Amino acid sequence: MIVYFRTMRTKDEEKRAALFEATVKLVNEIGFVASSVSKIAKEAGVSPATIYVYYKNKEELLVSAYSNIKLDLSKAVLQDFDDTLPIRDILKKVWLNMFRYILENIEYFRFIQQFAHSPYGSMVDRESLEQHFVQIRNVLERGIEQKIIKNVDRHILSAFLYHPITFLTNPPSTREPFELSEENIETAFNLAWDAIKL
Amino acid sequence: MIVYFRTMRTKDEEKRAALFEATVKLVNEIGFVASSVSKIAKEAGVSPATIYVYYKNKEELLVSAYSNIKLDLSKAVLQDFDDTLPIRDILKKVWLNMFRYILENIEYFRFIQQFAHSPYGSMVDRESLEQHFVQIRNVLERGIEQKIIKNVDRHILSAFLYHPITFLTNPPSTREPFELSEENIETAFNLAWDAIKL
Amino acid sequence: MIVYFRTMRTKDEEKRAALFEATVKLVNEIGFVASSVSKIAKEAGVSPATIYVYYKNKEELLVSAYSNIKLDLSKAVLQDFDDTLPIRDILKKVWLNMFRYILENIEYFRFIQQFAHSPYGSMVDRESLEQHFVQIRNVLERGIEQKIIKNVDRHILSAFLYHPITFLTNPPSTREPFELSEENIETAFNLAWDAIKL
Amino acid sequence: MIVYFRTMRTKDEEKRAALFEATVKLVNEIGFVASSVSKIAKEAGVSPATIYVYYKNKEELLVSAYSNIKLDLSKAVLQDFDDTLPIRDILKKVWLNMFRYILENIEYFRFIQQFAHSPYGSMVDRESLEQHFVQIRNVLERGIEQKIIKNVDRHILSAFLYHPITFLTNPPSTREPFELSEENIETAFNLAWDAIKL
DNA sequence: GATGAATGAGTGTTCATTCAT
DNA sequence: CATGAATGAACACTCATTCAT
Repeated sequence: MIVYFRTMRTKDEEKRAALFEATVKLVNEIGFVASSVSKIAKEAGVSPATIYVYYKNKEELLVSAYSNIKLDLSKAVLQDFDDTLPIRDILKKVWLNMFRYILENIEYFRFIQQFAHSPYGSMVDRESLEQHFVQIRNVLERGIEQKIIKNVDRHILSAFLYHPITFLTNPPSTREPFELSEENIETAFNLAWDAIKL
Repeated sequence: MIVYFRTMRTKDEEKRAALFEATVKLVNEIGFVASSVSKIAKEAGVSPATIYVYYKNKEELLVSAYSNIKLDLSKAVLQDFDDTLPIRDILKKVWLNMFRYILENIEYFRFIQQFAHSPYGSMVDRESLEQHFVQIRNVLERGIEQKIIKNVDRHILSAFLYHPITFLTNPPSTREPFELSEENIETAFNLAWDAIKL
Repeated sequence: MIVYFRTMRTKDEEKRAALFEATVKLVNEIGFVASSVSKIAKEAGVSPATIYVYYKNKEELLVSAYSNIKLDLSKAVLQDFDDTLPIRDILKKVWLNMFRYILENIEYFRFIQQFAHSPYGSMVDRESLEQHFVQIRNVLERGIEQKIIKNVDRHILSAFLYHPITFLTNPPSTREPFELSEENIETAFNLAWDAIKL
Repeated sequence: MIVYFRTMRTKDEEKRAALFEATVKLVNEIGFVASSVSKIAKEAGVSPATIYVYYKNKEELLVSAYSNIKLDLSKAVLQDFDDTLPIRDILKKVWLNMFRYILENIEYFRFIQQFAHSPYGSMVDRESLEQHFVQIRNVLERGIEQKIIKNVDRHILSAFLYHPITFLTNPPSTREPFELSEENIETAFNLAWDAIKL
């Protein structure tokens, strides 16, 4: 009985995984708009109708892919999170974790970037996703209390602490491309820290 | 003869302008994906076929709108540009110009933001557009030579000097919205300057 | 052995009944066209595939439901049928039986009405069903012989004796709705009788 | 200029007419449910997309066909309507007009019959269509006042005066088919009159 | 130059039915 | 017997673009 059950589930999860990977791959290759249900199905090696066995509709397929990656990212970013370290060290750890994840999962990262700017971007429950990052927010608050970090609007802090990352990992293609070397990543963090520190 | 010719050209340009405004308006109202050729035509008060008199195809219509705004933006940003001022003052002037333009032309700005993340985003000739900002780049180079600005990869400087703007003008909708007050804009520049200054 | 067999049959018949009720309910709620196999299965609490254990295909499921109700209706209509009464009394009894059945089983009646106008309407074996009403036909024949009822084409008699019922139980929704009161039903029979009597 | 205009209009109306005829024909041949947009388009010799040049959606195409026929029918029914004749003669004229129209336009009539029982049946503005028959309703009211016609619920009168027609023109296919002869039609009217007269 | 009409190619989605278990 | 998974075929509809005028 259990064997039978497992067989079913395995097959199930294999298709789910195939659909997830196909979705990410296609969005990276041809963009969000061109990634139609039938193309995703073909990429995953299933019939378009099969997608509707696993997801209620296209939106659910895409949002589910987004949520999966976001959760994965949040876990990676908080890896080895140690509340007792100095604030600068905590933020640097988070910063490096983030870059490592992006470098190792550039397709996933490109996907969530594209997702955020797609028509589906506004359909995700932001509140529930951002809760994973509440610990980082607390570190910033502590830094402000301890007069280590500038006491300015939190959006402004975000703009200099996190947002540059999305630019540096997706720079406009110019003649001289940007190299995501260890050194550059460290340097960039120094600028971020200089921006927010008191 | 000339008068007749001019009348024609005027009519011409009126339609071009109508199409430009219709494009921007629609993209802002219903998004890039939903902005079809026929909807833009209807909004501009012309036939869909007329669009193909003025533009080779949809791509050209959208890219042209993007280029127009980019040019407009670059002019606004370089207003009162004075090479003789201290470097910090020059950059602050540019920064404030940028924010003022965005606040006064939020529709145009939203359009180029959406455009950059659309399938057409990669189809624009970046090189020719970025040339408008060559003066600013020169200021940065001078600052580096004078040991005023950190000598790091130029992409990193951009990431902290300009990119935070796009985040601050389009922050993810959270419970506490961000106010683009004069004070916040000045504060944000301070962070940008702290990031890049030596 | 017999007990075991009966248990199986019982379970069998429970599912058949569940499918029958689900079919009628759905058709009444969402209409014939929207009543898909999978929706009927869900309503009955079984898998879509199970339906094909009991019925060859969708058509058989629907035709079977139709036949069931038709049989039920014919029994109700012939209740207390007494050949010895005067012809008018016999027909009135049938008329009242019919209305009572409809009032008490409006869902069943609506189903056969919808069925008759569906693509499946022409797929039923009329001959075998109409045989239940042969006794009534005989009464009419007798009435004609006895010069009590007009000797006209039998379709014409039906048109005035039975068909008005389907109209009165499903009148087009107008401002003033029709009330199926005892009085109205009796009155309507008077008109029917006046139409066919010599 | 006028010639050009007319050429456009002619072509236009030819396609509209082709779509109307194709719709009626298909619904009569394969039924309402099976009459898909693409099949109607093929029957009319146009692309499915062309239908959407003339009608907002499928519903509009079908409702428009229904309304057209209903209007046509109402005109035919009221032909030579003469208020000064005896009430019986007026109603008989209407009755005969109706049958003649049905006989000559059996496809149109079948279409509106099917339409009424389709999912689109409830989407038409009944009130505005029934207004064509207000004159007939007035005749009935006059007959009641003059003690010529039974003073019963108006739905009951309709059930015996008009509804038998739909049965007689669409009798269930039995061994002995019903012949819509002049004689039968006159006979049927006699029954209708006997039903409603005082 | 300007346009309404027309369309092939595509969209997301549901369907009745079959298959493997 | 019972079923969840799977699918080819169809659905209504929209699109960017071309054509005849």
